[in-house]
Amino acid sequence: MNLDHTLIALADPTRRAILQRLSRGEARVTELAAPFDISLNSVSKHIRILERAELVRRRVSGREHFLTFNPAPMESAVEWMERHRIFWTERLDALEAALRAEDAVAAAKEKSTHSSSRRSKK
Amino acid sequence: MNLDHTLIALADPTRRAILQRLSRGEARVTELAAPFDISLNSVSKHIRILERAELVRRRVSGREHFLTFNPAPMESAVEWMERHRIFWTERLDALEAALRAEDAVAAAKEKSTHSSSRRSKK
DNA sequence: GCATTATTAACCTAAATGGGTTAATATTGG
DNA sequence: CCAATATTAACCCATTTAGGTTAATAATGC
Repeated sequence: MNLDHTLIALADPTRRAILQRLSRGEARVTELAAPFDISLNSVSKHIRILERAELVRRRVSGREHFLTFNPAPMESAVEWMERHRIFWTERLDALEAALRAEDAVAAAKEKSTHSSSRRSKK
Repeated sequence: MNLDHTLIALADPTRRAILQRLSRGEARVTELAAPFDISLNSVSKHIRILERAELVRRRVSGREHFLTFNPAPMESAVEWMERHRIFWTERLDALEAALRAEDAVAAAKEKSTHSSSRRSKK
């Protein structure tokens, strides 16, 4: 659950394509490599980076390595982003709430204190 | 709005710390650099990477450069992740919905068709 | 056992990144 | 104009990454 590893792993289009493929079901390395015209070796390296991020799990059966998608680490990433979106979604929510409130009371009354009001964070 | 640039920018603890600071209000480069014991130069480079990702906006006033946080690009990143979490959050939602439904009707009745039902995606 | 197939390991190279140091530029205050 | 300040630009260096090619390992089918 290392956020760095997760984001580094996601910050590459090839790896995102691999995850996209895996999100529809498990696959072997050769199957994953087929759509790309890069070497099997490169795909293997990408997979290792995805494994380091725990975004991909490996199940070995004989000589075949089946890979599955594990979205859990993305939870942390989304959580981080959501946490830092708060300050503006909160403002949007507050704005929306204010608009609704103004709908009920007189809008003109609010106008004078509108630009000077400074919402303090809880 | 380049997903690569966004994720690359986020995949570094120093840059995330900078964003965290900026999410509480604008700051100049020297202010941002203060908490870290790396050179101003390095901070400047990190900021350039954040600017490339459009996660940070710059407003120049005289010799001072004020930086502000722009969370918009994270929307795309979150969207991508949410899209690939669907296959499992959907299952959780479906499970929850099923539990609520079973609460209303007889749970025993549902039981026979429960394991064979295969929800098709819209 | 042996050839075939699936996958990784071991190297190599080019490019990008993160850090540093030392100019260079631009603006402000006297 | 001049000194001080804020910021970037230009280099240098070590590390990482993405890609390649060519072994090496491991399992299967005969």
